[in-house]
Amino acid sequence: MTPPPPVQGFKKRIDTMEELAIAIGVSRPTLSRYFQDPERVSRTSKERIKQGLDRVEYVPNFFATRMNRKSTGIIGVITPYLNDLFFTKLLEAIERAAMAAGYTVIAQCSHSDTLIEARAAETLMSMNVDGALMAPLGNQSDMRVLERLRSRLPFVLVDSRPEGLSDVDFVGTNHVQSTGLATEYLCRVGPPPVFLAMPRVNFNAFEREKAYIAKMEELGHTPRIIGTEALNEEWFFESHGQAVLDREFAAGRLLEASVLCANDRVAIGALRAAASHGLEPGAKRNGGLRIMGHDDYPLCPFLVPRLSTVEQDVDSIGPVAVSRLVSSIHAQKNQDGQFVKLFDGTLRLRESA
Amino acid sequence: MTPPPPVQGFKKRIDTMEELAIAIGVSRPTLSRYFQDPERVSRTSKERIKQGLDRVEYVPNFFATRMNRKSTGIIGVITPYLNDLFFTKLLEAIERAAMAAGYTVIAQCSHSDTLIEARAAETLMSMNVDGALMAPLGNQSDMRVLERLRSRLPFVLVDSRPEGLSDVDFVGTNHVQSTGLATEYLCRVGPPPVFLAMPRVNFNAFEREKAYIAKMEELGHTPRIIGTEALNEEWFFESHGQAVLDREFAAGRLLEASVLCANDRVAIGALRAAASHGLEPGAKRNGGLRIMGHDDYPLCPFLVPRLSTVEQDVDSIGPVAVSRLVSSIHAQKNQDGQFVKLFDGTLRLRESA
DNA sequence: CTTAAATATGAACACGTGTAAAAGGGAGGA
DNA sequence: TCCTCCCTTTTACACGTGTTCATATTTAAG
Repeated sequence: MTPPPPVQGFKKRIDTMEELAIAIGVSRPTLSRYFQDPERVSRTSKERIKQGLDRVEYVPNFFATRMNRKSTGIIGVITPYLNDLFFTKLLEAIERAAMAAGYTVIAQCSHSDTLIEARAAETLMSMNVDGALMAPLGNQSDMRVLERLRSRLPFVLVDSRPEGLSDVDFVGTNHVQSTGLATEYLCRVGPPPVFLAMPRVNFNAFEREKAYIAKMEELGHTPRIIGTEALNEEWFFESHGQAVLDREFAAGRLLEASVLCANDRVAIGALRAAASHGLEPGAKRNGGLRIMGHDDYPLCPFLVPRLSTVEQDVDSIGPVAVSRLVSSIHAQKNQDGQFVKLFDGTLRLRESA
Repeated sequence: MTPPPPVQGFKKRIDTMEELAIAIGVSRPTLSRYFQDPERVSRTSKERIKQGLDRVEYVPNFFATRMNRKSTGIIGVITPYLNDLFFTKLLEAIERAAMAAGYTVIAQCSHSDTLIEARAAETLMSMNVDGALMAPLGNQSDMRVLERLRSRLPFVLVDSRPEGLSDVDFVGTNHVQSTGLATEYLCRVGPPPVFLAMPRVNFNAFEREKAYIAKMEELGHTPRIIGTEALNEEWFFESHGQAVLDREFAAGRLLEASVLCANDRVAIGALRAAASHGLEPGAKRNGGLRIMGHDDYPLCPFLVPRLSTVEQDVDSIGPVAVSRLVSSIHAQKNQDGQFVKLFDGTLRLRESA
């Protein structure tokens, strides 16, 4: 009938450094130094503390430690959306780089909501993070929020760069180059492509459209963009791509066209629409339909047909953004000028185009 | 030549409540109460503070506030992996539910590394989170870490439940039911399925295998599992599924089989392998090959062919886990018994089976 | 207008740890 | 043995805000 004694390990639980100091027999400041860097105490103390910690359950209070340090050792990251493998790859690259640089990462997600984005920024500022990385929601972002972050702490924008914001560091993809590359390739191997736009959730949507138009005109072709009407501005990219092309194919249009999609998720919807109409993008024997994406979404090599696309160099964007942020942190002065790094895209040719 | 004056808003920046109290003309404790709940000060003070805050830039220090409250208002979440839409959906559901309940979420990712998982747990404990939610890495997780979390704070496991851990709350899917449902369906409409295993990254892998075997035997069929040899225990599910079926098809095997995949990402690789061999899963006109997944990955309706699967009720799992955690938090006493909630899966029949 | 009750405020202390300056201790040289 | 120097430890204060309780203020009742 008696409940069994709580198992909770055999170690005595200790809640403060003070108690720990008594239990081990060294002074509290010595412990404080030990936890920041074990080499900062004498060898004898180090051994003594190490052995003491083995017999006791203690974790330093995160808040108390960070409150008094000159530097919190935290990097804040704000991401617009979680259910998108592009952003998860970016976030993973960032977290790995930040961890390697010795920082703790606090990641917040905007869930495609401006208010949540603003609240996340507020949280990061209240935590006195050493610096912040942000992939903004886009034109809907509250620019005053970005402005406050920029003026308050080392701040680097990633992936998408709202206009009307001056002097903000940015690391992302050179969309003029990457989209141009895809456009040029499609023009070379078939009819000049139409551009299947993505919902205007951020500025990359516009940049890629403009880059497509510019390249088309440079090559002497007439640009044509579809999928811009009645855009819901939501992140349902696949169904957007599917719906637009479904309509076209049903009307007998674009059956042998080249279609450059604004990103891979739109292209996945496009592939689906093609299949529904018995079309096989990229297959020579079956008309000239070609579908191409942008980003190199991790699933591209497994799609049917395998999706040709332009790879964004996420594995560079993340680490470079972190490295710039870290150097901004170390330079306590206002950093020199504005830092902008744009990575080229790489053609990934598979089956679909 | 003179650089323009820093724009940084026109508001004076204030760093402590003390300064703010002087600037506004109320006492600091009054401000403290105001920030916790504006209704806790008189209407006159409220107005005064509100107007004062408009003319000044101030954010309360996160660490100082949380350090002294009896409750930090933080829920910690540990996720095993980011580049998987199942977990991002789960995380999003959790974050939304936690936000709605008034909690701040600190999400940490294990990046499929036991050490990182342990460090994340340490971080959460050091932050004195009110409670923690965890989708563990699996059998590789350090059980002592889970045990410590359980004994230290309200703790609910999600998605996958390591064995050998007693009395831990758990919210997830009833894999006996969900996998059984798929197995039964496949048996009903075609030849009894083989089971294409997933890398043993967590206990769900085993649970689904066992559930498949049980259902097959119940129906009087001989179970057969493929894809278990030389499993790399990594999260490259698609290429795993593709490689296994590629090998089978190349040897002329399983060309007209029913294949139940341990999850949708494995199934995506399986679909790819089928396409490479000219097979069209689910298409009546083209033999009897059927491929089915598990989870209802968001891309299923857009695949070619559309992937039939069993949906996990992520939109319930997340919120219910949060709700249990919150009630555990409010019951300062050791909660009654162990809480286990398993949600049934739902058949999502599309084209592939 | 007076008085009691209700409410808002402020002074003082608390939280758990970082850190600068003062005190301590041990080794090496005379 | 004594002194100096250097390194370690300790004392004391700081950080920014929560919280208690005595006091000041407002409100309601008579």
